Amino acid sequence: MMMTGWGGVSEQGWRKGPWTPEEDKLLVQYVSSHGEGRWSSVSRCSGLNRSGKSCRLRWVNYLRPGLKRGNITPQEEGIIIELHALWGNKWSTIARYLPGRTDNEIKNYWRTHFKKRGSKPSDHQKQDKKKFNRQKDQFQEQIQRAPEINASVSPPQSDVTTDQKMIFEPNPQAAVLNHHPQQQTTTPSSTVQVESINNQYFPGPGATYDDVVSAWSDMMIPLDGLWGWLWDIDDQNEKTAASGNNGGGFVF
DNA sequence: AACTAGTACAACCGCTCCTGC
DNA sequence: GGCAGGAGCGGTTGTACTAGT
Repeated sequence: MMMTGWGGVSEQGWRKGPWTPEEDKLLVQYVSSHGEGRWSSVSRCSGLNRSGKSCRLRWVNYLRPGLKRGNITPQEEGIIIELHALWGNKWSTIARYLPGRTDNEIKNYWRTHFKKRGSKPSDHQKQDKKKFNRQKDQFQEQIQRAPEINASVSPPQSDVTTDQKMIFEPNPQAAVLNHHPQQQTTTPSSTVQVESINNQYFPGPGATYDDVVSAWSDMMIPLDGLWGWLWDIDDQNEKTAASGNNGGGFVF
C-alpha cells in the first residue's frame, strides 16, 4: 500500500510513515533480544530512527506473534457488539476477549461497520446479512482447515495465564473489573438492554473454546434484532448532540 | 470504461494513566 | 505528595482497494 502523505521526518527527527521490511526486521530483532517495553530506548539501541511510540504501535498491531490476520468472524463480531454495548469505546478491554486481535483492528472494524451514516438501517441489515453468511462460510472453512487455531486460543489449563482465563469468565464485566481494579468506576453504557443476552450467551466457568464459539454462534440469530437497536442508538446520539442535551445519553 | 461511495488497513496525534524518583 | 518520563489508549487521518452505478 503506497502512502505518500506520511513521508518525511518529525520535528524531533524521527522517521514517519509506512514501515519498511528492513525496519520491521530491526524491530523484531530488538524485541526478541530485549523483550517488550522500554520503547523509548528502541531507537538508540536498535538503529531504528523511529519514536518509541511508533515502534510500540508497529509491534503491537502488526509484528507481535500470534496476531490473526484476515476477516473478523461472525463470532468475533458478536463479541465486539456485546462488549461495546457493555463498555463503549474501551477497545483495548474488548481486544482482551478476542485473542489475536488488536484494539486498533477492532476500532477500525467498528468504525467502518457500525458508525456508518447517511443510509437507512434496512440497507445495512441487508448488507450485514449477506456479509454474515459469507463470513460464516469463511469461518467454518478456517476451522476445518486450521484446527491449530483452536489450540492456540484455548491452551492447556496448566499454561493458561490470568488474561487468557478471563475469556471464559461467565461475566466478562466482572472479569475485567476484577483484573483491572483501576477501572472500577467504568459505567456500562447500556447494561439493562444487554443483560438478558449476557446471561444467556456467556458459558459458565470451565467452558471450553468450543462452548464459547457455540454460544456466540447461537447468538447471531437474536443479533439480527440488535442491529436495529444499534442504529437507534446512533440516531439517539445524533438527536442528543443536536439538542445539546448531555443528560443520560448513550456514550457511543 | 469511468466515476463514486464504501471499506480496509496502517499510522499518527494528543491525552491520560502509571511508575519511579 | 509532587514531578517527570514512559507507556498505553482512543480518536483521527491518509491512502489503496473494491463494489456498485
